[in-house]
Amino acid sequence: MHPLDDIKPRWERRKDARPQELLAAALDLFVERGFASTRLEDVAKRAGVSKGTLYLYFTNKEELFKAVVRDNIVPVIGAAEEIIAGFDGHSADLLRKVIIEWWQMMGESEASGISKLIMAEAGNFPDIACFYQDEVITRGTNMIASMLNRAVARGEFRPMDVTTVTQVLIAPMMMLMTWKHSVGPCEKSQLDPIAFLDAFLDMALHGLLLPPAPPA
Amino acid sequence: MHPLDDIKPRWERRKDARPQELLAAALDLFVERGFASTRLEDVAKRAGVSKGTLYLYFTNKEELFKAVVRDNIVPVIGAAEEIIAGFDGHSADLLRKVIIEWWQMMGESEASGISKLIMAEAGNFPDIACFYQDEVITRGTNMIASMLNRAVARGEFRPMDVTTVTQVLIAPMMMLMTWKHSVGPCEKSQLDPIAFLDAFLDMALHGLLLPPAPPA
Amino acid sequence: MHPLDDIKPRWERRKDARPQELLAAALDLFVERGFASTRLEDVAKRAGVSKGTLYLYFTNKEELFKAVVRDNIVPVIGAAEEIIAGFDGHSADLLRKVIIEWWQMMGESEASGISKLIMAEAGNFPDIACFYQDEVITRGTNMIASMLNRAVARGEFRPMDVTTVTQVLIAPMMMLMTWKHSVGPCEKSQLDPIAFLDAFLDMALHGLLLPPAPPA
Amino acid sequence: MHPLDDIKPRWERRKDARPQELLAAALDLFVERGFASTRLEDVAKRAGVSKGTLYLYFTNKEELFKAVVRDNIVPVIGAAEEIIAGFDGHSADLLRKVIIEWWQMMGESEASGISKLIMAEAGNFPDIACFYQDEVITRGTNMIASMLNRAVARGEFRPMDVTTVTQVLIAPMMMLMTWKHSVGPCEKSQLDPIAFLDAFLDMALHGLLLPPAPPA
DNA sequence: TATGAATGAGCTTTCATTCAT
DNA sequence: GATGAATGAAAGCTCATTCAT
Repeated sequence: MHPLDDIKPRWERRKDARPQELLAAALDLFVERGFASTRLEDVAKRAGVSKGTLYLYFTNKEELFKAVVRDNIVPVIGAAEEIIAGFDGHSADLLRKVIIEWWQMMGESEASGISKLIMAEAGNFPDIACFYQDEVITRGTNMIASMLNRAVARGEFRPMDVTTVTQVLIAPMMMLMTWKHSVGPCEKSQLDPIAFLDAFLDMALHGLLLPPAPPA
Repeated sequence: MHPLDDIKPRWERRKDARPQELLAAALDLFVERGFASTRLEDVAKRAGVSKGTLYLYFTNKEELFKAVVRDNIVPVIGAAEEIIAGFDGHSADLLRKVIIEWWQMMGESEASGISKLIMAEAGNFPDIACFYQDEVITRGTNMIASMLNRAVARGEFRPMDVTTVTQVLIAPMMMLMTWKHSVGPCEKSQLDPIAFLDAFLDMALHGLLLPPAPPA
Repeated sequence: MHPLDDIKPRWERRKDARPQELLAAALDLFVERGFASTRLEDVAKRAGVSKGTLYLYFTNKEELFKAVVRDNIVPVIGAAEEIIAGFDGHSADLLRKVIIEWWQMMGESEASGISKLIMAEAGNFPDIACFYQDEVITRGTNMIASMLNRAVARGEFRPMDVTTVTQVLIAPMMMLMTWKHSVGPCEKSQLDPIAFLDAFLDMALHGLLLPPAPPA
Repeated sequence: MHPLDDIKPRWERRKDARPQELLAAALDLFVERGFASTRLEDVAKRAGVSKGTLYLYFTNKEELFKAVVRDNIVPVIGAAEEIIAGFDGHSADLLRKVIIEWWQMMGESEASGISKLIMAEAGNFPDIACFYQDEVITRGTNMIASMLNRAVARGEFRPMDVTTVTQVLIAPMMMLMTWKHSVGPCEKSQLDPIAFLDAFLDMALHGLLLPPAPPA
């Protein structure tokens, strides 16, 4: 296709872009202030539109919130799943890679705010919490579990209760996200995420790795 | 002091009790609905007083919230510290005991709601978040760190970077509290806290324990 | 009871009076502007209170509207029924009296606005319309019908289809109320209610009266 | 003019049709929901055009409303007047015919909704009310009055106060229209328009007819 | 002409806070 | 101290109206 074929009048391009601009603005404010304290007028203003425009794209505040969650969760999950699919080395390296890259993608971006958001607002939006459970926790859990099964099958990790170990491996990631958006900003709070994850991985691998067969 | 000196007419004792009744009611509702969605009228009603009375004891909603947090954090910390002080066995047993009992006291009681509350509202109350950091996280961290130092000193755990390992040991506890008050109530969410903690402790101790010195 | 026993502090008396003050204000404005065009702030202002106060007594605009209707309909019906109960003369005089007094009580007061209100808003409040049908139309119809039955029983009116004649007798009353609140205020509109009712009654009685028995 | 001169390309003919389609849609919705509750977007949608198009033909909502009223009133009046002009029998039959046919044309069609509309919204549109008074009530009144004068002149009805009797004859028609669009739809509401009009006419003619001259 | 995205004034409703009693 | 009626700012949401295309 000729590159110019895609050019649309500025005005119409905006129409297509609007929902994304609004979702981006809403993500920022929801993460920063929480659901209740975010005023829709501020979301609109940050997106450069008026209050009424927001309602052309989202039925109400709750639907906007849900859209923000959905819009930011799906890509994160997909990305993480791809990392695993294409890996072909030792499972210990894979685990390290997945967890460290997860933090770089999710934790260091604003996406981590989504998780914190869900933790915080779950009580007021049970369906969102369950949606998150299904779409993120379950898929993420399956992803980690598949790594562990692979490792055991390849004789790289000891046999184990995969389900529970999976939950154990997820814990530090949840902690990092929660920490980042709560006490993290406090002066006295001192936590180096990468060092923390390294230490955790060292400890975990120590317990998971099958010791090399002793020389005969 | 003569025991009867402490006796006051009932209505005066009630005066002292009022704030506690209000704090208890507020704790329940804040945990259940979050800060913004909790109406002071409901707090007052649950405490059996009128809305106006609430303002005799707390300047405004924000101060009530802070009082709730402070009131519920202090005892939790103290209780955890006492567990350690009086223990005299192997450090591995101590670690197990502290973590399991912590969950039974904190996690299974409403006190865990306080932590969730702080995570959720930290953005709106930075000073509360820092207060929590100072009074809970730091003290809790010191507590765990002292256990680790004791263990290393007694030749029970390997030498280690105590600060980071401490943070690693805290992670599953934070995860449990967050989980309990967010996706925990979802149908599909399946997590047995005790089994989870056991698995974590197994893995951790595996990495921490100094292998017994080989016979010469 | 001693007359002074009833005296309450001004402030508390107001509390009891509030709903009535609000209903009166709402009646005025609803009749004048219709349901949708009436702003609750104006209702409150006319009652001398703030917007919020209104919500202490009525759940929302719709409930206020329903309360206005109920509050103004019941007494009207009762009053009309009493007129009949205590009458003891010729049925023709009773019919005249009931209809003329009805206009003086209902039509010339603001209560007639209620009927107009219901006609106007019936589409938006089907339950109100039915409530009106049950409480006013049906009761009013029964009232008129009982007069006609009495008249026939006493040999004063000819035998007739009471149900339909009743509806015929109601028509001019409905017309007057509708007229008063619609085209009545126009310059060119010329209708003298009493003359109109007189003419109608003359015509009706002409058709209803049993001619005196011819001398044998 | 040559018959083909009138042929226009379809799109241009549509241009003329637009206002009619819009007026028809607006009539439906105004009658169904009242002025305030009718959204212009719905009117446009029902007419199959966009919201903006509506504003090409009508300055604003109020003007659309007025156009709807005017557009639907004129033909009604004209039709009723024609009935009389061409009649040549007894005045009693004429009166019956006019009133019954009026209900069949006006009452049973959507046109009756216009009258109800005016009754309901008169307060917000005094000029509409007066327009209705002038164009409908006055003309209708004159029409009925002319029938009565004809009847008296022909010695068919007694001499009477034509003005007031006219108003009396109009009452049941107003009642029927009001009833149809307010409490009519209620379950309990039972009114057979034709039976009602028949009963009214019987009663009225009883009072109006000149008794046949006694045989000499 | 026709469109429909965008606007923003305006309204209902909520609730933290005040204060006369 | 205790009450609860009253307040009014604030926020969500609607919809008549405009205007660039």
